[in-house]
Amino acid sequence: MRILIGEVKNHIDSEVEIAGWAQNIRAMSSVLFIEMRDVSGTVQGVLPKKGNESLFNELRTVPRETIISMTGQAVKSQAKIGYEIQIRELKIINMAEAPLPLGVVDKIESDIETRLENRFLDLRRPEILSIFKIQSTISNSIRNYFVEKGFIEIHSPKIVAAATEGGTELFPVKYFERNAYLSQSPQLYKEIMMSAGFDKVFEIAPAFRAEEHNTPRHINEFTSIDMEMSFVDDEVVMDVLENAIKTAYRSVAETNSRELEILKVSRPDLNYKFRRITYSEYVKMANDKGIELKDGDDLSTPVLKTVGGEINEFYFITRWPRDLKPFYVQPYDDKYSRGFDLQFGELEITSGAQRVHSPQVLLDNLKAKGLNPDSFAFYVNAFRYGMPPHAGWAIGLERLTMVLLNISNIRETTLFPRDRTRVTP
RNA sequence: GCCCCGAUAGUGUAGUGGCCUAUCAUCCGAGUCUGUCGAGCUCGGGACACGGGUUCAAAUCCCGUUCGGGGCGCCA
Repeated sequence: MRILIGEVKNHIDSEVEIAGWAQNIRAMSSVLFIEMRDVSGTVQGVLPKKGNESLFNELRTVPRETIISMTGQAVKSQAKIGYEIQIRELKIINMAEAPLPLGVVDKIESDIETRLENRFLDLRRPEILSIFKIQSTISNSIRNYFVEKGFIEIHSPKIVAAATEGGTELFPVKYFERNAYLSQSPQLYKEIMMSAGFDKVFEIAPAFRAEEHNTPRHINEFTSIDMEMSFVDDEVVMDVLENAIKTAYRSVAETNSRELEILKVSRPDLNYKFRRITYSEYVKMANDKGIELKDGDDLSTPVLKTVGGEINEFYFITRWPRDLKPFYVQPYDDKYSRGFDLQFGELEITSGAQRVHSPQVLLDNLKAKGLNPDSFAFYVNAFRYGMPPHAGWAIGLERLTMVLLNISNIRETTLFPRDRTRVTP
C-alpha cells in the first residue's frame, strides 16, 4: 500500500511503497539515485547496477517529472535527510515529456509570466505549494472561528441583475434573453440576510471586478471572506475582525511550521492591539510628513505608502468621510461615517462598516450618490419590514496571505490569477 | 486608461551598427565516473517577438503591432 513520502521516516527498516514524481535521476557508474517527490516531501531511492542492468539502463534515460512508484526497504543512510529507500521493485507509471517547459528543480528562476503559463509545474515546487497549504489553513481557521461563534455559512448568488452599486465596473454575462452581471460582492445579499433574521452570517466565495487595473495588488477575480452581524456597531465587528485574523495567524503558526520554514518566513506574532486611527488623524499624520492633503480627500497610493509604509503592522482607519464611502455605510455625523478599513502598512486588507438600517436614510443616500432607487428595490424592500441595525466587513483572502507571508505580488497568492490580460490557464 | 522600461535557445541571460555562422548557465542527447544529493568531467544540440523602414552592413537605429514588467489612475 502506498504511503506518503513524508511518512517514510516512521518506517525505517521495513518495506515501504511510495509513488510520485521523479524529480532528478543521478546515475553513477555502478549505482543510481532517484529523487522522488510527492505532496509531503522528497526522498531518494537507490538502485545498484549489479543485478539490475536492464532497469538501471532504462532509468538513466527516463525524463525528469515522470510518475514512478517504488517498493523497497527504508534504511538509514548517508543521504542528507538520513535515510533512503533500497529499490526492490519499480514501476514507470507515466512518462513525462522532455524538455520541461518550466524546470521544477532548476537552479534558474523563471519570470512570473512563464510560471503562470505553466502553473501546474510551478505549483509542484515546495515553496509554491507551501503558500497554498498556508492559505488553506487561513480560510479553514476563519471558517471554524465563525462557526464556533454561531455564524451561519451562506452562499449568495454570483449572477446578479443590479447594474451597479456605484463605483466598480462589472462583468456582463448573457442570462438567456436578459443581461446580467457577475457579482462584485455579496454585500447586498448578506445585508438582506440580516432582515431575514439569520443574525450572523459569513461567506467565503469569489468576487469579480471588471476594473482595468494593472498593479501587483489587484486581480479581477478574488476570494472574498464576508461577514455580517445584527444588533452590533462598527466597533464590535472591528473586534471580531481582529480576533479572526489573530486566530488565523495562530493556526498557521501551529500547523504550518514546515511550510513557514520552506518559505523562510518567521512565525507570525500578533501580540499587539490593532490601532484604530481615525481618517482625520491619518490626514494630520500625512500633513506632518509634508504631504498636502485636505480633510475630505481620498487617501491615494502615494499617501498610503508614505504614512502607512512606516506602520509595519495591522491598523484600522476609521470614520471615513461619508463622501468617500458607499451609500450603505451608516453616517457618524454630517461629515463622517462608520466605515473603516483594515490596513497592513500601505495595503488595504479589509473594508467594513456599520450599515444603514433605516430605509429612508438608505433612499436619501442612494439619491445623493446619483443612483436610481428603483434598481435597488429588491434590496431596499428588505429594509421596510423590520431590519435590525447591523455591521460587517469583507477581507481579501489573497491579500491576507500576501501580508502573512510578506509576498509582494497578489498573483503569487492566487492559484490561477485572472488579471487584465490573463484568462488561462 | 496614462507615464516609463523591456522582448535573444525549453528556462534564465550576455550583447550599444561590421569583432555575431551570437556569450554563459541551466536544460536536452551521447559518453565517462563504486554513493550521489546544485554530483563531477568530455563531446554534441538548441534562440535574435511580429511587420515595415534607414544603411554597403541591423540582435543592435527608427516606426507600428502584439505581449510583458514597474509606477500611477481607476477600484466596496
